[in-house]
Amino acid sequence: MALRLFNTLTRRKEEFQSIVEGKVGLYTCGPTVYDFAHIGNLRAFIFEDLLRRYLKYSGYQVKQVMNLTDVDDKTIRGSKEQGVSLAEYTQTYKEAFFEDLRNLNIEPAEVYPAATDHIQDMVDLILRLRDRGYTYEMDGATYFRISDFKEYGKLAHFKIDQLKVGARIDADSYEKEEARDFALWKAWDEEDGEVFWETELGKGRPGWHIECSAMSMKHLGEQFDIHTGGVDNIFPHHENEIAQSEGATGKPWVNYWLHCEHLLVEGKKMSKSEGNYYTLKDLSEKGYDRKAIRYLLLSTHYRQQLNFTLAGIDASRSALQRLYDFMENLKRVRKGGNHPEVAECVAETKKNFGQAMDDDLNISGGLAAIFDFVRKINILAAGGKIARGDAVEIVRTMENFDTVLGVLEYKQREIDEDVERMIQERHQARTSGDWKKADEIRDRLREMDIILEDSPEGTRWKIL
RNA sequence: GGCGGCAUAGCCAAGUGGUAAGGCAGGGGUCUGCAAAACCCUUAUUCCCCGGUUCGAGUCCGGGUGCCGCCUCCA
Repeated sequence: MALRLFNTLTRRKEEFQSIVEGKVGLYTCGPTVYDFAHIGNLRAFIFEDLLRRYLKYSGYQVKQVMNLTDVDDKTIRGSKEQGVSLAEYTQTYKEAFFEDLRNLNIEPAEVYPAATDHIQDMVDLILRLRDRGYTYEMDGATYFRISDFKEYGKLAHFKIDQLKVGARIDADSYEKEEARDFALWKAWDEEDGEVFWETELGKGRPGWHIECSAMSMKHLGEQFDIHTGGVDNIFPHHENEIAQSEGATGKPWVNYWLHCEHLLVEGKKMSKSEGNYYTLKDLSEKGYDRKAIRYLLLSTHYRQQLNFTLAGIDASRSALQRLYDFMENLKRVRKGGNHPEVAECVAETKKNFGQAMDDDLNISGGLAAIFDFVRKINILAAGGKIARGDAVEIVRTMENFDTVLGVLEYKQREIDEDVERMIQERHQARTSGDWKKADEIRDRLREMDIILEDSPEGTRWKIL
C-alpha cells in the first residue's frame, strides 16, 4: 500500500515519496488573525489535521509549520479602528484561533511562526531575490517582476499572457511596471501608522506572500514535501510563493501541493449578509456539539465542495452516537476468552481503511470501512461471540482509527444527585411493577437528554 | 473573454468499463413490561438530459442543461 495524493501542480494523483525517508515536512497556510475563524476556515484546518494525522498513522514523523499572518492591510485597519496596537489587536484573534483548534480536537502543529517575528528572514529573502535580478524598486517599495520567472503560472495552470487585467487591479494604488507584479516589500504610508520596520529595503512592511516563503524555508528547509491551503490560495498566493522561493534558491521548492475546496452553507455561498456565516462559537451557542461539527467537516472529501447544514450537524451527531454506543457496549463485555472471527474482521477493516485513505484521503471509504466493522462486530455480539479479549482488541482498533479521525474521545458527563435519585426511584417503581411511574420518570429524564436503557444486567444511562 | 470543478435515493456521500459502498432520516419485524441499544427485512431496475463507442457505460467520447470556483491579497 502506498499513499497517493492529488498534486495541484500536476493535476493528478501521485504516489507520495518524502524527501527524507520516514519524515514529512508540511507547511499549512494559517490564519490572518484579523477576525474569528469561520467554518470555512475551520474546514481547511480540519483537512490539514486529517492529512497530518493520516501521515502519522502511516508511520511518518511529521513536522508541520502553520503561519500566523499578523501584519497585513486587514490587521492594520482593524487595529486602527479599535485604537489598539497591532500586537494587541492580533493577540485576541491568535488566542481565539488556538481555542478553536482545541475545541475541534485539531492536533497542534510543531511550529506556529508569526510574520512579525520573521521580518529579517523576509528581508534576507528579498535581498537574495534582488541579487538574482528578480526585483525592482519603485517609490520605496520592492516588487517581484513575474516576467523574469519563466515558470510563473505552473501551479494555477495559467499562462502569464492569459491573465486578464481586471478592475480589481485598481484596488492596489502602488505604481508598478506591470499590474501583475506583486509587492515583496511595501513602503510605509500614513495609513500604516505605527506599523513599520526600518530595514535595508527601507521603511515599510512585508508583502503578504513573502512570509510563507521565508518562514517555511526557515523551519522546513529550502525544499520540503507538502504545502497546503484552500483552493483560493492557488492563485495568486501560492503561485507567488513559488516564484519567490524558487527564484531565490534556483531549485524546486515544494513537491506536493494540496488544496481543499470551499464549503457552502445551506447550499449557498457563505456570507455575512446571507446570515449563513458561522463561527464555532455561534454554533456552540446554538447547542451544536463540537465533535459533530468536526465529524461533519471531516466526512466529506477535501477536494469536494461541502454543503454545511445545521441538519447535517444533527445527522453527524447521530452517526457519532452509533460509534459511542458501540464503544460503550464493548466496555461492558465480561465473558472471558476470544474468537478468531474478530481478528479476521480487524485485519480486513484495517486493510480497507488503509486502502481508502491511501487513495488521496478517501474519507468516505475510510468511514465506510469503520461502519462495516461496527455492524459486523455487532452481529457477532448479538450472537454471543464477543468476549473480553475480543472487546479489548476491538476497542484498541477503534482507538487506532481515531488517531486519524479524532472524533471518538468523548467525556461521559457525570449525573448529579437529583438524577441519581430519579433513577433509583424509577428502579423502585419498576420492581414493584409501577410501569406508569417508571415511564414517567424515564420521559422526564429524556427531556433532560438523559437516556435510560434497561438490560438484564440493570439500568444504564447515557447523556446525549 | 480565458481556465477549471461538480451533478448518484428524502438528505449527506463513495464508486479501477463488468451489473449501485457507507452514514442520517423513513417503513416493517425480533428482543423488551413498554422503551432504548442491537440485529433482520425494506427504501435508486438506475446514476441531470440527448446522442455515440462497447458484448457491456454511473464510469469513456461528443453535444446540451444546471450549479460552483479562479483570473492580484477571500480557507
